[in-house]
Amino acid sequence: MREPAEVIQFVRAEARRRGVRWTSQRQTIVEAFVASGDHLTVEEIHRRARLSDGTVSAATVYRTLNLLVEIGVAAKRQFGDGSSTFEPNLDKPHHDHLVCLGCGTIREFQRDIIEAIQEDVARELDFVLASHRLELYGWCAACRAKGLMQVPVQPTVAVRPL
Amino acid sequence: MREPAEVIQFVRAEARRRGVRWTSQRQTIVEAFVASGDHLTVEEIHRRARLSDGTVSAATVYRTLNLLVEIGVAAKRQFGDGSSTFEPNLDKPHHDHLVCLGCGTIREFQRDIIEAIQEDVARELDFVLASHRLELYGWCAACRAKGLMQVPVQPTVAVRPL
DNA sequence: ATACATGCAAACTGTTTGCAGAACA
DNA sequence: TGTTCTGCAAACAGTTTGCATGTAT
Repeated sequence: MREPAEVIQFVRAEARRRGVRWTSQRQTIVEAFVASGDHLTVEEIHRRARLSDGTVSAATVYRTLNLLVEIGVAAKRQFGDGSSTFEPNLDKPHHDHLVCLGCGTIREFQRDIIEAIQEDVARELDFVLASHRLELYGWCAACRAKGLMQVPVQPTVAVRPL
Repeated sequence: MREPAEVIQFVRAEARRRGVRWTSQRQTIVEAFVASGDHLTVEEIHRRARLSDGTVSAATVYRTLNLLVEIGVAAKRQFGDGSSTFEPNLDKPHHDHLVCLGCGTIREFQRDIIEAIQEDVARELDFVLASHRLELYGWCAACRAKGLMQVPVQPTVAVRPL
């Protein structure tokens, strides 16, 4: 990803182009968001933004993140656990996610072959495909070492065949 | 999938084995669920159950569906749109989903190669993988004919590169 | 000056839960 | 009979929204 300062400059310019005003809260939130990593929950972004400005509200964090998604510099992800996470999304190529069931860490990966599967399925079922989402769930080395291997989330196969 | 009556019999037996009582509401809900198709929302299952018994509450529908998931005869799916859907899940092999962005129809498909991708990524990132979820989004032939091709949900690539 | 943005609280959606009464075993 | 289940309403989490006030342009 690019430098945070460069990202913020781009967002500001894009906001102005749309007649959207640049406020200190938006500056604070965008800084907190782009500065420190991927796949943050709204709560976490809010927490970090408040380190700089203790008065920013959750509503403004939501409004700002939705704006970033609209502008195209953030992507909203919904993993299985209820709340959404956001990740900076600038010149990254498409990628998918690997979620650790122990610690929640999210890794990214990319495999071209998935596009081929897409095309193949599209042909078979007569769809025109727009996008996909692939998530792998498992345990990272650190969690395995700690013995954190519980029953997988959302089993998709019958426990006991009929 | 097996015959509805057979499914219900299995669920009943499994419930008894666990000391779970069989009530008319559960009978009604399970009938509505297994009789009529895949990927129903809770709201839809509730609506159908009330056709037989107008007094069943949403709470009981939730409790019953969660019980079915626990027993292993239903799978809960969370697509991007907030609410969960449930599908009967008996002797089906693992499969993934293709969602029409126009009408919401969900088709199932299966590709063995996805397991190979899983293994490959797991090796590279040193994970032990438990499951995956692959969703394709696009438009079915009927929706294309009707001109229903709007902007895709949840864009994952920047609209305008930095 | 005047739109637009903010913070707060209330509304909303999907889901779970506590409780008193009903019903299975 | 005794435990489990139901329906209802309230609680909950995550998110959005209406409104009076504040502020960027």
